Amino acid sequence: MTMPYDTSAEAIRERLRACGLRPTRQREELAGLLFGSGDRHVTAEGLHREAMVGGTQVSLATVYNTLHQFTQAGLLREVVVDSGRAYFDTNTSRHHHFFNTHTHELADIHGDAISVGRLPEAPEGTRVEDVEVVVRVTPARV
Amino acid sequence: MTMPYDTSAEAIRERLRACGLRPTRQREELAGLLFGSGDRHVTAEGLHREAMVGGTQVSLATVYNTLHQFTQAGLLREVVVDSGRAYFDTNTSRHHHFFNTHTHELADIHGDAISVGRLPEAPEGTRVEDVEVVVRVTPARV
DNA sequence: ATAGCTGCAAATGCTTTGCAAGGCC
DNA sequence: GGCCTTGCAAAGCATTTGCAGCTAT
Repeated sequence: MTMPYDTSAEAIRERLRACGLRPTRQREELAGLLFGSGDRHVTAEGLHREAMVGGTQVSLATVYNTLHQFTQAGLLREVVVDSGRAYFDTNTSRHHHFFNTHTHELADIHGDAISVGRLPEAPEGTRVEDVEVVVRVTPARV
Repeated sequence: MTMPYDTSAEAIRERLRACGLRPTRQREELAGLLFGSGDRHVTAEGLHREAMVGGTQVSLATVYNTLHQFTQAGLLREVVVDSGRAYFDTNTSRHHHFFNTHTHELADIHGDAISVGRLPEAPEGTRVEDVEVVVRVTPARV
């Protein structure tokens, strides 16, 4: 579990500025939702809905833009578990995931709860950027 | 590396029939391309182009349908490495992948070349279906 | 003031679907 | 013949983009 962030309005503004992002109303609200309550896994659609329900007017396009800007700034990490939908994780440390293929829920697996041993050499002319383990699960049969 | 299949026209027809799929001209051609030359990683778009170049008239919709039918029949396996594009692998045995995020090339990592140790328990009410390791690589800096 | 953001709507890319025509058994 | 398949074109999603107007500094 990642250390909870200081989620005061000013702290969030400071964090955004530190990334070279202007603290706008929309970014502040989205950051508040994302970093205000422990580790989270969101989709653009889901975060957008949440913001709307929370009373903040944000366009879906801005949610997409913001998620990518946050990812680029290192505040988020993209998790690829579904071809057709992008997931973002507020836990940016090295770790892995359970993915429920029925409910489409993501759950963290702490980095040290899995050991990947004996990684073979990367193909000629390439270097390893990241190692991602996805454990697909389904509802247990009754 | 998987054992190469018998790729004679009749053998392919037999394989299709065994899966409950009628051996049509399109399926035979696609199966020929897929299983005719060792392990392959394809996208619908790519396989479609290949078929067209090879002189077989197949619609993209049929390529999609066929890829899914083959996957359901256990002849193919879907590999999720990119949110936005589906990849299919002719190697259906348990193994993992290198994915070049620049060239979008996939390469197999033999199942026994990586050991995933100490898998934590699946979340309440679920059972593990599959464990997939994706090693993302980029062109080495010069 | 000005460079950066936002929102809308249109465009894009991949994939699926509906339905009429064609092909396998 | 009857049912499965195909092909086309249209529809469907998730995502990106262009551009006019708004906002933080």
